[in-house]
Amino acid sequence: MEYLIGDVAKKMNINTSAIRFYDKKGLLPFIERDEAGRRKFKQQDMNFLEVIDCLKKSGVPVKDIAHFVRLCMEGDETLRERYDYLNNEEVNLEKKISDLNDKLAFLRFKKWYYKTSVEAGTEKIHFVPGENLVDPDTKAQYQAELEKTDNIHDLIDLE
Amino acid sequence: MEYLIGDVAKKMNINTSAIRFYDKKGLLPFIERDEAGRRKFKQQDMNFLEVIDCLKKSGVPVKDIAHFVRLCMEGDETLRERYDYLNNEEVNLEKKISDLNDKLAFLRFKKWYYKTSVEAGTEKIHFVPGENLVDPDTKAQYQAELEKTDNIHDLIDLE
DNA sequence: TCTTGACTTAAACATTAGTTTAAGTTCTAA
DNA sequence: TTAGAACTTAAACTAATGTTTAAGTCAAGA
Repeated sequence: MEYLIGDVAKKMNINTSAIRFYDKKGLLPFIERDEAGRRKFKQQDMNFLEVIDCLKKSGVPVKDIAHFVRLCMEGDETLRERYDYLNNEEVNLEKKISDLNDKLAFLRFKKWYYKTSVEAGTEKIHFVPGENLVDPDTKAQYQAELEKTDNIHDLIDLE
Repeated sequence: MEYLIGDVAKKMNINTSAIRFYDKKGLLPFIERDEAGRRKFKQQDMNFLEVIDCLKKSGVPVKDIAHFVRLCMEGDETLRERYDYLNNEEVNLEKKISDLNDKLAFLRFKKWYYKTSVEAGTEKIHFVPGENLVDPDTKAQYQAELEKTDNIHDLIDLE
C-alpha cells in the first residue's frame, strides 16, 4: 500500500509541486524514498497529510505546522505539547469563525440595503434628506426588521 | 466632520500606509483632498471604509473590492449589479464558514486523540497492535463518544 | 531499444498584500 | 520663526505561498 507523489496529489487534490514545497518546508520529514529516489507515501503518511491539510485550510502558516510536525516526530514525550498546540489552534479557529459570522451579518445588512434600493429604484431612500449621506438609522431599521423575521432570506433576498 | 488619514487609521485600526495602498489600488476613488493635497475623509467615506474592511476581512481580494467600488461610483444604474455582487460574496462566505466548521470538527477529533493519548501516557493506544499506524476505527470511536456527550468539551478538554 | 510519462532537483518567477524608505511639503505650537 | 509631527509620493523591499522552468533520472510498455 504505497503511493507515489502523483497518486497523493490526486487523492488529496493538491498539486505535486505544492507537496514538494511542503516537503522542503519541513512538513513531511517522515516520507521515505524508493531506490530511484522517489517519495513513497504510506497509509500513516496519508493520515498525516490529512492533519496538515486541515491545519493549512484553517489558515495556520506553514512554519507553525512544521513546528507541530517536529513535535510529532519526537515521540510520546511531546504528547502534551501537541495537545496544547491543537487546543490553541482550536481557540484561533473558533475566533476566526466567529469573526467571519460577524462579517456575514454585516454583508447581509448591506444586501438588505441594496435589495430595498433596487426595489425603490434608487439608493436615495436610505439617504439623509437633502444630503448624499446614508442615514445613520438605516442599520437600526434593518435590525428591527430582522427581529420580526424568522427567516433572514425573506428579508434580504431579491425575487 | 472631516478626518485626516491618521485619524482614520486609528479609528479603523489600519496602518496609514495600508490606507494609501488601498487608495492606489482603486478602493477609495471618492476621497477628496484639502488645499495641501492631504486626503480628507468624510462620514460617508468612513461608511464606505467599513464595507471595504468587511469585504477584506471576509477574504475578498483587493481587485474584486475595487470592482464593487467602481460600481458604487456609477450611481443607481448599478444597484442590481451591486446586490448580485454582495449576494455572491454572501454565498462565498457561507461556504467558507461551513468549511472552517468542518476543519474545527476535525481539529477537535485530533484534540480528543491527544487528550486520550496524554491520559494513557502514550499514543500507542490508538495504533493497530504491532504496527506504527493509527487504527482506522479511531475516528468511529470518537464519533460514538461524541454522540453520547452533550458538551463536546467534556470529551476533548484536558484537566 | 526507444519513447513516454512520472519522477527528481535547484532556481527563477508570480501573486497578494502590504511595509519601509527616501525625499519632500505643510501645519501647529512654542 | 523654527522644530517637530503629520502628511505627500514613488519606488524598493518583505513575506508567504506556491508555480514554473530547466535539466536530468528512471521504469514500463510497444
